[in-house]
Amino acid sequence: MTSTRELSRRERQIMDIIYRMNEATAKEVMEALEDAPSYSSVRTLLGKLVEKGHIAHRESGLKYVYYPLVERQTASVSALSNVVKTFFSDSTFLAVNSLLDMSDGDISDEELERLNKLIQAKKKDNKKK
Amino acid sequence: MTSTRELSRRERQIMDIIYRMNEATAKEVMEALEDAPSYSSVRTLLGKLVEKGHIAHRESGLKYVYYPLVERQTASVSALSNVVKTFFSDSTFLAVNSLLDMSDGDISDEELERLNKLIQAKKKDNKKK
DNA sequence: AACACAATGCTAATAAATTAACACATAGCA
DNA sequence: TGCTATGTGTTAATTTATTAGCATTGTGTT
Repeated sequence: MTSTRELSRRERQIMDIIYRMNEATAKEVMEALEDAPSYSSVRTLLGKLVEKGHIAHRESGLKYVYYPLVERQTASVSALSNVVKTFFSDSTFLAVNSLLDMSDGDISDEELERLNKLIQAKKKDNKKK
Repeated sequence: MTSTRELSRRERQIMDIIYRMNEATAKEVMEALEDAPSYSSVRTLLGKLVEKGHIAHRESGLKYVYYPLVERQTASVSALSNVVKTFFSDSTFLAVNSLLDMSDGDISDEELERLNKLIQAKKKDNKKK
């Protein structure tokens, strides 16, 4: 569980945007926001997120680029765990099952093969314990 | 994407609780909330969620039991899609991969077998198209 | 009947979130 | 140089969210 739960609506929207883009300038964030408020407001929100320690910025030429302080990887694990807990009774299996069901041909044969191998490895792991 | 994005912090917390429990009374919601506010406040929030069309209640003896109006299934697909978009560049494969990585022995052999079959089926589907 | 419990309706104070304006500073470009 | 784009800091008005009190009603229990 990340502190994501503590974010307000706008703050969450902004964090999502930054995670999707890996990093973004104030202007990019504003453009990506639905019902975007003024540039000034976006900066205020970014400032709050910096204060709260969710993001930081670095200079990139003239601009400031904001990026998340919690690794994408870490954040994704938290997000997934939360969904698994909330909607799948904490069962990873059910969640994977659902994801596979949802995927309509957007997993290639090669990827399927890799998943297969990963599953075989999991089986071996199970046997060891 | 559900209207989940439109919920406030408390409203989200409550929706999560109701989804986890499938349904819940005001009292149960209050007990499940972190830093729970007063019973009165919880009822106000539940009332707002009813107004907004996220939940409804039915009588169960003396009590009112609140349940989500958007099916757990539908909501879970939305939640998963969102995580996949935000953290996995919209790649179902990467998300499944991550879930499998995260699962540390909490998928049984039988479940792994079922996943395997599902993946085989996906391969066939790919070939048809 | 008297009480406790669950819920209703209405009201309202307080806190947090959201939006945005203003005054300035600095760097690159026409 | 003057304009534009970026950024900084500060301040503040407004809207939402959050919390909660109070009076009442109906029901089951002691």
